[in-house]
Amino acid sequence: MPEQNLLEELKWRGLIHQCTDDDGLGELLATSPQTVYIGFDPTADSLHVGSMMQLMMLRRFQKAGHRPIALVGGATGMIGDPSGKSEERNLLSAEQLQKNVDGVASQMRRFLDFGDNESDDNGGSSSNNAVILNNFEWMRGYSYLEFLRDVGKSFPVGAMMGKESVRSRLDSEAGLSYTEFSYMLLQAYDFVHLSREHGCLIQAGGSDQWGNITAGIDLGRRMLGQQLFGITAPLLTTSDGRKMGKTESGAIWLDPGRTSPYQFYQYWRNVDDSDVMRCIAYLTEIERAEYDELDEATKSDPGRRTAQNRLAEWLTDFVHGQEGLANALRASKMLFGGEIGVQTDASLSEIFADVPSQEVTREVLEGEGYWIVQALQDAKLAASGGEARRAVKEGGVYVNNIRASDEKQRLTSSDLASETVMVMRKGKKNYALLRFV
RNA sequence: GGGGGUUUGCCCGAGUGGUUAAAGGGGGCGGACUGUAAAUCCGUUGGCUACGCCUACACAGGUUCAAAUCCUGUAGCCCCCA
Repeated sequence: MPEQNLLEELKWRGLIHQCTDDDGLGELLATSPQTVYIGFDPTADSLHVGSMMQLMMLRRFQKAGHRPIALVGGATGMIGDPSGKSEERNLLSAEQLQKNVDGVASQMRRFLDFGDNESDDNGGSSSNNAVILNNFEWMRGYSYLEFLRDVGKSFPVGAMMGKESVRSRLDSEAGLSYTEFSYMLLQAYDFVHLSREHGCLIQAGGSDQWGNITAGIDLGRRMLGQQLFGITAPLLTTSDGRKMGKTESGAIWLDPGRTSPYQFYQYWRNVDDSDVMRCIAYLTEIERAEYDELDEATKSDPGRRTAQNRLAEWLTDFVHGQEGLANALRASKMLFGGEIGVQTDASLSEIFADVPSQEVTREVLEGEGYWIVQALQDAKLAASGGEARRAVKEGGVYVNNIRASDEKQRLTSSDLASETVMVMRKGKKNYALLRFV
């Protein structure tokens, strides 16, 4: 039986931005298990934190007893959603798209129970197992003529022109191609298809999807005489309006190969005080009582960063597992000034997985030793000898986290932190490994 | 087409023919403080195994014992006259 308080839960978490029919939806969700869908754009072979909110949304529905459909847009991805984009998108190749669909699908297993991984909460199969569908499956055989007759006919251009996503692009210099203009029809049709074939009456999404969702609802009414529902969540933005999950060096990915657990953990640890509670509400399953405690802690003692730590730990554990979290914590401790002591090559490689390393021939350690100024340059921590000398003079250089203050210092094999590695650092957090081979 | 002005280090911006690797500010980088923050404060900011040497003030030449500073030409920008 579906849980009564799903909407309550979504409400206190601030996850309801707009909803086509609060009362109707509430009733629907209360009476019987429903099927909900959210679309995902396969623009890369990994999801990033931007999609996490949507996946968590599906997860919340599933936990309340409903059946989630994660729709991967193999077809729509070929077209490109103009919503929120200021420029025409480049089209992806079919092969790339397939690769992306596969990558994204495998990551979704972390979030949803497909009935095939025993370990998850529901264990074994049940009626509300999640499904991943690819709209390419039903779009690829659909002929243009048929589509125009079936779908296009029920699409008043006037209504389309009224959509924010279309209007803003028409007014802009970039304009809007016919292809992107048609995107809305595809997504709208997805909804109709899912309701007809899978009994899916609810589409969720980010607030930027409102136009596409309502288009689907209209189409459902016209084509099927069926009432469909839509619900959108706010976008996860920082207090100064930028999208969360982006750094100077790019997006934060869920794939550990793209964004290491350490970087992932650090990202959340460093969230602004003003954003952290929203992140907890939107992205985690931390309960109301603890949420309130964390909120209180942030207000009364922001310096402890209690909420940030909790957020980072929760998410890292959720996405990268116990081991990923343990690594991230260990690396964090050491990278922020902890003693390095005696290590092995293997453990150092793990802890400093994100740190760039350079190879140097082992011979330099012999005889006179390896001049620290040279070492800094070889490690790429200084662009010139002058810069390296300066850094040492200023007290900003550390070998294995021990400050080196003599610019004449020579390094020998006794300065190795492990069999072959030396940990160089300039400033607070610029690390580089030197491997002596 | 003619006349005048301007061109400085990552950016802005001072600059007297010699002690100017070039004031000041911004930015960057270190350090202190701190919450792995913000603000603040301090130091530093051409290269070189370096109490010295080399290369630098649009570019190329020239005058001087000596030039970023004077002269000539070239290029970029700006203004005025036709």
